[in-house]
Amino acid sequence: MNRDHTCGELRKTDEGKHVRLCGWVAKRRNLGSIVFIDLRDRYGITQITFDENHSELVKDVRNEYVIEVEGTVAVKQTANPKLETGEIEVLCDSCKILSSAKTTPMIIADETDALEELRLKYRYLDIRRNPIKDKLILRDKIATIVRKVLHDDDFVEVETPILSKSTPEGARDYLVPSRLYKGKFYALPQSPQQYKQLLMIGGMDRYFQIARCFRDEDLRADRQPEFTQIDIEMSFADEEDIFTEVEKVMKAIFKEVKGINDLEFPRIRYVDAMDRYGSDKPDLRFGNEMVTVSDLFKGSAFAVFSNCVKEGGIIKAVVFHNAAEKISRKKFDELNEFVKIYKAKGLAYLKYDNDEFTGSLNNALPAEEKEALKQFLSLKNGDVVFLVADRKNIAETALGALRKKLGEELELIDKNAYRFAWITEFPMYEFSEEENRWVSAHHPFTAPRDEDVDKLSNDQANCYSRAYDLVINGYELLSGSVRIHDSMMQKKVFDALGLTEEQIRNKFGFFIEAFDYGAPPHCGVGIGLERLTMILSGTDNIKDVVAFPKTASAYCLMSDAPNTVDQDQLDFLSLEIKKD
RNA sequence: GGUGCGUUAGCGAAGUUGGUUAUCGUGCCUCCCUGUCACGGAGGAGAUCACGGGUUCGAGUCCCGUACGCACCGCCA
Repeated sequence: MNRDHTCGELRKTDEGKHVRLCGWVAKRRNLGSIVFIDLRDRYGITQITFDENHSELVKDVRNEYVIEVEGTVAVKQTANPKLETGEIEVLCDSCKILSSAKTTPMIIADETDALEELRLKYRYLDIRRNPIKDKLILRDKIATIVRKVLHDDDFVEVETPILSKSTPEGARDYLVPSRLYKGKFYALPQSPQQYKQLLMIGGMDRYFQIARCFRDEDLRADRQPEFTQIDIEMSFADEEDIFTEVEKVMKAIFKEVKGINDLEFPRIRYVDAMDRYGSDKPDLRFGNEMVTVSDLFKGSAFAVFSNCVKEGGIIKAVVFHNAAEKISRKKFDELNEFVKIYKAKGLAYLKYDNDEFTGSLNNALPAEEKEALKQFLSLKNGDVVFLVADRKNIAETALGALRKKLGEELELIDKNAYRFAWITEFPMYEFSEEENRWVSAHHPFTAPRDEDVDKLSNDQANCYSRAYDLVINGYELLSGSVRIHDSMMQKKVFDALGLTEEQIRNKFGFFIEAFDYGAPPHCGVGIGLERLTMILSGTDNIKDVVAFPKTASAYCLMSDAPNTVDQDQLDFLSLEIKKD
């Protein structure tokens, strides 16, 4: 055994003990004949002191050397309140270098040093620092709580294949060529969706898995190509059962990690979320709900507004109190550009301050229309109202994005708040312009609302599903649905998606067949473990909660993956790389 | 696929309307120092200014392209 204590555990009460510690040299302070070393491991930092008789021992020791020291615990003359071990030091009488280290490309002790790019290249060094280390430990803690709560409720953890079958609907698959079956491919799972439903048919009525998932799509600050889903499925259950179980898991996590006991889980229908927040993952930590004001401007003298309504568009408004002084002309121009990112034609605004109107709409609108708007929105001095007139989904999305942006910039968000909401009754389908057909909004195994069953294949636009998301603070934390367990219903959905008999048999044959042998009603969710860890650790960067993440172009700066392979390997797989 | 921003010693940054020897902090090396804990003091080394092209008497600075990084839109059943 190298050590008998970690660098984080010694206290005043250990005074006089002879101890052996191991760790990395975080800092060396050489005062002449006395030398101090901060020795670091993942548990903390302990000061090792070398007096005049022992300073020779550390003559050659540099930062990030791995050393083993022995010595006596002593109480410091003056404590360092910044360290948990700050009241003691170890008076060293023996020091062994276990490993030397070159000058590191970043300073480990300075947690703000180095840009993300460098930190990714030397990820193992970044993991020595608290910000990443703490998040990895938190992630483990969350997974442990999840396992405990679910096991206590009779859920069984089952591992499903990583080498699986490509699914036509949904995200792009990562593919793995088969050696034994020339020209054939495994696909890495986008989620264990079909397997877990088959587990339900297998009678494994309460299943969960902490499952790796893979999607070959472009990345974002909260999206990696491989990620982990806390995947749960229950038989003989509906929305109420799964909501209760998920809320139980969340309550346990937030209680243990944050000491929070008063979580609420309101429910908002998808259409209402879009109407009020312009997002299916609304941030409920602040108000500023959007309002539809189309009726006020049906016959507006301002042609942009009246024409918009005439053409079936919508006018959405959002009010920010006490913002009049904060929104300059320049700022407004920036916001006007911002909404264009979301395809909106433009942003209009009206300030009401000192009992008069100013802003881009002031001259465009006649006095009575401004007054009507003021009445309708109960405008007070200092208010700024932003309006977008456009097609419904564009107006909602663009103004919703503006609401979120200004909520952040005007500091309306309580950073310590955690506001959940179940978003329910998502659309069953959405129209893909690209493919010129209806595609599943969630996935094709999602059950429709009972009242929409007859719309399944002839009124896709107005067909809503029993899919739900749990959102928190503007993030989609999980997605799930009540599944179809009736093969006739499943067939109808495939029909509506325009899949041919042959495509269905080829892609989902084994899955469909299973439903002919007795399928229980079932539902489930997939919780994004990284998102949950992000929210609980207060970062908005998913890379911070992944041990070895990829860059925005899905590249690993540390290992240089993906990379070329030997010709031999290609030959085994009967693969040839096309020349450009 | 698209848009925006960025790339300057090991690291983090500054660099004005284009103008002589590219600045600061930190880390690194050497020396001094017995109570530091962001130790202090003195000295030193360390830069193809991402890469390629262009404009110019002259480019870190302006223009075009490429690569990489970040964020966003599309995409993510």
